[in-house]
Amino acid sequence: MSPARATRGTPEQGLPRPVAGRSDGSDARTRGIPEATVARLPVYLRALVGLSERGIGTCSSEELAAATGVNSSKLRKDLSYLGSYGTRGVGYDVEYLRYQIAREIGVTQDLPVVIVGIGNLGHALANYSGFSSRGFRIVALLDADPVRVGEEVGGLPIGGLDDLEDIVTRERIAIGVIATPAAAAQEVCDRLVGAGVTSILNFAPTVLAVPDGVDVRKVDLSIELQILAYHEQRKAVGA
Amino acid sequence: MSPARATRGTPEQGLPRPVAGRSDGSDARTRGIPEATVARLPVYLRALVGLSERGIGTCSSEELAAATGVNSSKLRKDLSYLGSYGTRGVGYDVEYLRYQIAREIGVTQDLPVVIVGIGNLGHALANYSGFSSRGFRIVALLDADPVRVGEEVGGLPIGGLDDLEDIVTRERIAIGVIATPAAAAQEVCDRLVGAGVTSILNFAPTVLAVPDGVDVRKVDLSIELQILAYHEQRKAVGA
DNA sequence: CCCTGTGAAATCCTTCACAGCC
DNA sequence: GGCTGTGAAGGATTTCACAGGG
Repeated sequence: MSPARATRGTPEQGLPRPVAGRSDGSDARTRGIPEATVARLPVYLRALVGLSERGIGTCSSEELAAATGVNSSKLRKDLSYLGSYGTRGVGYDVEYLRYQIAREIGVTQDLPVVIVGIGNLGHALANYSGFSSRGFRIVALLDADPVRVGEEVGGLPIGGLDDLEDIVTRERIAIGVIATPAAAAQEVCDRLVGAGVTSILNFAPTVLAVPDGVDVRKVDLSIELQILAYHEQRKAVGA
Repeated sequence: MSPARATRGTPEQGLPRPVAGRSDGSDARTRGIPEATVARLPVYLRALVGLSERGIGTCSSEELAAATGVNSSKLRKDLSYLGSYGTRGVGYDVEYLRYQIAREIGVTQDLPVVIVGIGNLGHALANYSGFSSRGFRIVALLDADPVRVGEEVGGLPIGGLDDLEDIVTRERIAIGVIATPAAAAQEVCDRLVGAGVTSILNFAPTVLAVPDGVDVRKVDLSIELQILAYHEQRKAVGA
């Protein structure tokens, strides 16, 4: 039972949450931001970075809500879990809120990431500049195919799977991205976890089994399309 | 207000659901499968296809649950929204259930899809075989860069953005995939919607504004990583 | 007067537990 | 006896509406 906190990177994800935390009561809040809120914090963060780049110093919950596609009371409730970072009658200081959210998420300094499986998708991920600018540093690319090993992608050489354990421990990598074919995903996952990885972003169309304490998020392109297809069908019938 | 049903392809997604539907009462069920359930149907479908390929003819809710990473009572409740397709004391007929779910989702025959933006990610999507085998047919690839136009990817030639309206109407495309840079995404979206697309899968890191009745799902790689980072941080503190 | 922060209500989702059928 | 289907209970999330501070 209990496939850990694993879930799809799609609706739901309702981790029961270990609830616990150390027994010290800390504050009232601080402990236990709802999962639904956690999933929106990165969205707010991105919007704030955008506002910041456009030189905007202050924004209301209404404005930030519009920029992120959520409604303003949800946004205010979300932010209230972090603390009281706004000013009544005024709004939020963009820089300050941005920093607070980044801190809460834990991306104030770059986290090392390894990508396993450098096929089409792995290439795209390795070249994606969004990672580096948003708190992550891709430190290794690994692939099982000897032909690819040595090739350079996005400025990094592809290593072989043999290097997996070494790299993960040496670089203290906590986050792994799996972009292998489905058949290889579970084994890669096991090795990553064995080497110390505790968070996995899985693009392979498989359900990964992981021990407790390891988080898995899944991104599945055809599942996303099928969800759209369902709604599409309803519209067609209704028309 | 109401940025349509738009949302991220991540937790939540709590579309308020138009609730309505035509005024005839139809059945009791049939109308209104919960959004959380809709998001899991593709997962069940994939697992059933896997079981089917392995020659398994029947499965219990417990087995299907194990294969999909949900718990069995949730799965049974989900399936109960579709109807009573199981046999008490026995389980579900794999082929039959598979067909029923595919029908419910609306992927019994292939739906045409257009991909706009054939960069690294677009390449990966165009080459992804999972689409074709799961109810979708990529009928066009479009890119704004004249240098890329004409190039062939995954067996399809890349067209220019000028062809967008033509292709969408001619092929009656209802689903579009946006894999452009963020700056271009909204304009591409507007043109897709203008030409008749009513469902969009957005990989660009922007919030798209769409009229009512258009669904948007967003897949954002760095947001997924940031959600993992949050939990990662909590683990580190707890250790 | 404006906008945040938040209890309380409403809604949605999951889990429990068991009745009902094979 | 085993397993589905489902009311009812329990949680979680969203929305409402307003108190409270600038």
